[in-house]
Amino acid sequence: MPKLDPSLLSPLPPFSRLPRDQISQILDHATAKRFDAGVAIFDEGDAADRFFLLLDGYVRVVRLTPAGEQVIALHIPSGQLFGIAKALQRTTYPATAMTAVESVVLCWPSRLWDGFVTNYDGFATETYKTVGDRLGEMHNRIAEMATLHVEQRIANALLRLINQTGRKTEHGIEIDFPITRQDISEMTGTTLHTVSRLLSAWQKDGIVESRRKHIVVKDPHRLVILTDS
Amino acid sequence: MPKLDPSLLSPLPPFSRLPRDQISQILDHATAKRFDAGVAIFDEGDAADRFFLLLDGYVRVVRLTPAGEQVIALHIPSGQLFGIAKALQRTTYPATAMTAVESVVLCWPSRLWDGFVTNYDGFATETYKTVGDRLGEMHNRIAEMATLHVEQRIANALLRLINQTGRKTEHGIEIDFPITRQDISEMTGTTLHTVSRLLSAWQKDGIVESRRKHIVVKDPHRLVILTDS
DNA sequence: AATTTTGTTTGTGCAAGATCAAAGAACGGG
DNA sequence: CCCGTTCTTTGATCTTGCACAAACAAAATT
Repeated sequence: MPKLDPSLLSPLPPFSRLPRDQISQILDHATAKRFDAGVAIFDEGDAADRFFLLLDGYVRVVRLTPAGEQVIALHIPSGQLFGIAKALQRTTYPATAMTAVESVVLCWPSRLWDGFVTNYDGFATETYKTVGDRLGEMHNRIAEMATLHVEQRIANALLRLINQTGRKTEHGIEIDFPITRQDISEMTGTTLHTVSRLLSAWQKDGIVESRRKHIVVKDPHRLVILTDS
Repeated sequence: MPKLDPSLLSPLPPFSRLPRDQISQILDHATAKRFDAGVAIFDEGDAADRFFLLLDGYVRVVRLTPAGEQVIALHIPSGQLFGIAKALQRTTYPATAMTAVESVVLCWPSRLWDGFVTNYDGFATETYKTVGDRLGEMHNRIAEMATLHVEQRIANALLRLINQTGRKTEHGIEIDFPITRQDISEMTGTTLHTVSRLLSAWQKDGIVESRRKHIVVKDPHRLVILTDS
């Protein structure tokens, strides 16, 4: 195992106030792992014996319904912790984490969690903040699904994606990881057919441009307008 | 202000392992308040300067959409903490809390939160557990809204309600606080018209029985069946 | 280069449920 | 007891978006 460099963690909020030697300690307990795109890092129901930090890539938190349909609950951008079931006193993961692209994660055994919380200043604070943010996001999504129409939900989903992962190009803002219409349908609770139709229509109107697994938003403002009408 | 009795808190998980004198201390900082049915205890966006324990009654966590529609996100049964924005590092409440019936709450200033967490054993653990449970519940609701039909969602909502607040009667299990079809529609993301039609049909089939603001589930098992079909 | 797999587009018919409209029933306060 | 308010029911109509189906296109595999 190559020695990991403290500079990996020092820019990240939960560790940002820690001295170099403490970060080195933390890294000594971590193992780095690489995952191919589209594989499960852990599955719903597994014993939650590890927690993770996404160093690079992109991870989706996914849930399978009894009928076997997937629902995408959350997107984890790199730099965030995930799988922190221990923080909420869970013994088992409540959902599956899948890589959207090739990804690199650090992982620690869950039994170290309590030590992290007590020993490292700001760690608990920052992680509970992200829990709070996620809870708020889910709040939003429930309200959205309850009141908005498919078109508005898809517009919202695209806006959220370009805010999180948008990369500016000459033609507009591009979602910088591969995403299929199926994925978008799983985020918005509709079918891939409907998503496809809608994106086609928007492309005709010059709002977006898409190739296979690839979406560029040319006119975000028009999407915002679709959001509340 | 009449002296509050420690026996109020001692059966509740966050305080259950604490000695009597510590509970007395905690109560010395609390103020009890009574609220009429249907009023807001705090509003979305208010500064989160207090946290609450529901002693008696029933509270709904509600969110207003930009278009002015209400969405009911959560139900708080008595005995639970709520408005604990501080635990997730929020300075402002992310939703509105409304009483469903006349209710009694204890409230503490948020600045005491950190002291509670560090001084009282098990307090942090138990409260983060309920946060985890709520997050899990919201997870479920998102998946539900994304994949299930109105009929199934309403069946689920009723089942959840009778599990939380069911009171057994000779005719079946009764939801023991007043609930309108409008309420149910706000929990399930549909219209009160659809809820009304569906309840009427179920009443005809002998699954439920309802009067104004009042629902008795006569045959929970048939509801479970509706859930996955 | 041929073949399979995976992702996308598009058309058509249909059904679930939203919307509009109106009236009836239960309750609460004067 | 009456009246206004709130809650519920029911019918008629209309829209949305789902199901099914078939074809196409791009990538991956051989």
